[in-house]
Amino acid sequence: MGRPPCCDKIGVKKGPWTPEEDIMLVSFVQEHGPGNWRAVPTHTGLRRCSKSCRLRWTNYLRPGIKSGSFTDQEEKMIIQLQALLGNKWAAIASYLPERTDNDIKNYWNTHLKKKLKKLEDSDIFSNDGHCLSSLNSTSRGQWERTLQADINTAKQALQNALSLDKSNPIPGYRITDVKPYIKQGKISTSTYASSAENIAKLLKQWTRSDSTNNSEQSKASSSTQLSCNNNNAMTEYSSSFESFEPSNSDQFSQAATPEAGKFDGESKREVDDEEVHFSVMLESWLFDENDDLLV
DNA sequence: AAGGCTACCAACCGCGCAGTC
DNA sequence: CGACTGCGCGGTTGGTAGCCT
Repeated sequence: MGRPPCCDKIGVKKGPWTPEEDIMLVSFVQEHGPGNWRAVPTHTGLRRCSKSCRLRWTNYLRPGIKSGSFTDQEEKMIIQLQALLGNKWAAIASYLPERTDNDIKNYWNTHLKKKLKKLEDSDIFSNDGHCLSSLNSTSRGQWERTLQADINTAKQALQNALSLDKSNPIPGYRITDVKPYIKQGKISTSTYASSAENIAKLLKQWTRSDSTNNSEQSKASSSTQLSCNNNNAMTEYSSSFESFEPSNSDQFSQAATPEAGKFDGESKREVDDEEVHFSVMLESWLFDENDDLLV
């Protein structure tokens, strides 16, 4: 007996997501929070598999996703973590909260693998013992020990935080907890951009392309007749996004705080402030210790 | 200009795990 | 305890944009 399909394959739409679909999904998540993906297609009328919805949310619409090219620091981190953890993209992604595992995986497969291969082929790489992909013997051992120590520290902090935090009526991460880091300049505000911001960008692109009517996408969009409800949703979202410019952290937190809780059905989010702290710790430690690597 | 090639990335697929009944 | 369900993860695929000839 085989595993039953995750959803009814008949009538399930595949391929790229349209802005309307994104809006419907975000609308659902805003109302019900992420999770219960099975219910998404039935509640929203989306003709998408629940898995597809989850994937779209976690990889594209979720708050705090940073798009664009990877920085040198991120690249170094990925290389080091990959050397240590292997292809555990989700684990690696947990150290880069603004990147998705899919993003990291893609970046690894398309850029870093080749880069490391090149370096491996070169003499410098094989001789000077600074190769991260072959982090070995003493340096790797040290690295692991230090990481383990930090993990233990983080776990302890996590336990403390959870025991203190049980009275918190709103589950999930609290922007106010992150603000100190933002203020200290440790985390850019863009790191905690909301999904609304992502959708806003998307809408801007969409409406622009729709008005110019040049691209294929615009053709497809203009040919798609939005329902009355969707038009209302569009208007509502467009207007709410207009006021959702995280130009400064206070405004951002003000705008985001009431909704952030709603976004936060993901289990890991309960400990995000500690995770952020740990991530920041690890990041600074990584670069302090290994700045001379791979240069 | 057109066809072929390559790189990139969003999305899909299948499997495993954990929770529930 | 086993079947079922939902979710997460890692590997893979397919579409497409950009480059080259």
